[in-house]
Amino acid sequence: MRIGELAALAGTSPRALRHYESLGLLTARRDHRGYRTYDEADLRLLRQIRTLQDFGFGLEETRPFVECLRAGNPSGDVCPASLATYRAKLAELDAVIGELSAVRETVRRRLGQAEAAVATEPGCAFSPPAARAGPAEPRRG
Amino acid sequence: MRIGELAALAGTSPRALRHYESLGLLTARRDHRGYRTYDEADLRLLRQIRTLQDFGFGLEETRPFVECLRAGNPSGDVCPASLATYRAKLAELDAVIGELSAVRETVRRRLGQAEAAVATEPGCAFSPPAARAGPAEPRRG
DNA sequence: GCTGGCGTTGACGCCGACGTCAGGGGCTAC
DNA sequence: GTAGCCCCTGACGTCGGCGTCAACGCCAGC
Repeated sequence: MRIGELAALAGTSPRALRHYESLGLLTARRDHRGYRTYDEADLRLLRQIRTLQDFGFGLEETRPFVECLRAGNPSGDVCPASLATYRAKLAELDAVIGELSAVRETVRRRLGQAEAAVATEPGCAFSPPAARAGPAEPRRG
Repeated sequence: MRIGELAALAGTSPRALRHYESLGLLTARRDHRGYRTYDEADLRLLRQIRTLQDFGFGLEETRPFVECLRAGNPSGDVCPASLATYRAKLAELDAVIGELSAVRETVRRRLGQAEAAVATEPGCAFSPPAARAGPAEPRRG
């Protein structure tokens, strides 16, 4: 199959697949026109990559799994390097969740204090136009 | 005081302060040489910004707090927009923590399954060089 | 006068995972 | 023949929060 079809099957874009190829994940054969062609094994590989991405793995972190699959294993996560990556990610998740939880408590406390302060003495000189909050992560930590 | 001193007092860099100024947070007076000069109020402002950054607020999200302080309030978090930003961040933190916890469970389960599979049939064709895990966040969530 | 340390502005670099554009080819259908 | 869709490569844009470099000015001390 060609790149567009594979991308659609995996719920991603041709551009993403070319990107993976540029990183050495997901190599492709070429047909007589120079078009990339893929098979079922490539689809499995790609699905592995995408699944791990959904878990927050960076592309480099998917490499052990990809190589494990390429090595002929039925699953990409049975190789030592894959297991190590899983464990590292778990530790990282624990750390991040811990930090975020601590931050959440602090912010909650601060919000409570500010609300109390406003209740006792509602002294805000004026209220500027509303602000929006986007995704972010704690820093320096 | 000048930019280097203020930066040191707040544990950051002159470059960062110029960046904040370029965003309209933290304005500066100028002395006869064109050097930026700051006072205690600016230090409080800067501390507010840095504290929020530690909580994972983006610079734009600190704006309501900064404007609240500038409006003469003793604290930057008593204005409606600040409270709203706090609440939005709390909701965001809850969402992120929830997602990460779900991901953690999934990864933990997968790791367990992979370990079990290796135990019953240790068939990894070879083990590629170890990989490192850096910070990341789940995608498409 | 020269060095060193602080300041100034402007501009590019970085990270990750692509999006998007430019400029071209190949093939099919009408 | 031409419109439309898919493909190709190469290269720059995005987002945030600065780091870092270039090229310069100002002042103190030796």
